[in-house]
Amino acid sequence: MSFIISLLYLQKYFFMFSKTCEYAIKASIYIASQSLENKRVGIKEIAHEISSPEAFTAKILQVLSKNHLVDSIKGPNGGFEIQPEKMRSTKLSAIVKAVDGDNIFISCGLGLKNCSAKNPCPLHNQFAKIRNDITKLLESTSLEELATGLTSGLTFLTSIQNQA
Amino acid sequence: MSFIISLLYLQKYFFMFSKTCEYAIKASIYIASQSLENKRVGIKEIAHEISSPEAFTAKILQVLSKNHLVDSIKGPNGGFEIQPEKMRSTKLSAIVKAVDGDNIFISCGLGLKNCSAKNPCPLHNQFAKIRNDITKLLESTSLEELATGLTSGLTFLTSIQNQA
DNA sequence: CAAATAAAGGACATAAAGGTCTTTTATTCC
DNA sequence: GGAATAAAAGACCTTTATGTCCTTTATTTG
Repeated sequence: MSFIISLLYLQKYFFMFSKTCEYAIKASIYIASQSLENKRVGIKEIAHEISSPEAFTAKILQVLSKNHLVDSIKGPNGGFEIQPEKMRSTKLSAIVKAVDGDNIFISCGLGLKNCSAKNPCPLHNQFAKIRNDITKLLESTSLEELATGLTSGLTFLTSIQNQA
Repeated sequence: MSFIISLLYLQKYFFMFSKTCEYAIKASIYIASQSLENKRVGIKEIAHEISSPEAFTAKILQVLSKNHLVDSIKGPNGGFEIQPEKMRSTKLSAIVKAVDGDNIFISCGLGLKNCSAKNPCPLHNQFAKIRNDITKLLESTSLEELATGLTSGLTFLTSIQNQA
């Protein structure tokens, strides 16, 4: 039964980004919003604020730090921060690429290796537009605008029922 | 090393649909295109034509069959087929829902449970439009038009390098 | 009706994503 | 310089997705 059950009832739960990427985006936005108020934040606080597993979030932040998308400071009063210039220049696309790669920007909806205008899959034309819209969105949205939305209380990083 | 390698280099390889869903869509299109020429097709042929693992494809076809998206016939000269009326009325959305569920139609880009206009995540407004476009596309595209595109040689189900 | 055929069903195996725990390294502050 | 702090690193573990294999059931045809 197990397989049939899984195939029939336990359908995929992701939409566009991996969990890793969701956490990466949320963590970045939270760090940026706190940096706007000149506050450096630690992993514990970040994980709590974005409702993510702490150790896993730490791993993801290591990757973001290696990619120079966040700054990390060790020791007492250490933590993570993002300089204002950096959050202005960092687009969502950079975070997505760092953790999910560039599949979302280039790959075929049906998984063909060489899908192109010359050798199109049945969904090629329809999906070209959507992928293009997604790319434009990710490349034009800055971390700064997402952070200010959060700071001003217009947007949220947790669901209502997830809040304490 | 193993985890770091995976997090840094082995980034996610899906785009929009699960592999299961990709195979389901491709198999449905192939079966429909053959049905247009009054040919019933077996699993072996389907898997070969869409470059998918045979046993796995069989499992997926069981689900499609249970959902009445394809007709299956056992025994000699058996196989899979789709009636013309059915391929006209079947939209891509039905196939996607059967195997991937309705996450793609409803879920939040950042994975929030209660993301809405009243309690929006930082990407809510930007993604609402994209999700809407995807939904419209999937709900308006029929299996028939995808099948005729394939039959007429305008589209392909395999990459060039995957072809024999 | 027996043999052959082809899908359905179910148990199992492998790979990838998601997640945890412990130790190490860098920094600060007394 | 030693204790405390906090991120980095690395070895694990768990769950989900992907995939295989073998047996059973339904159907056809000689």
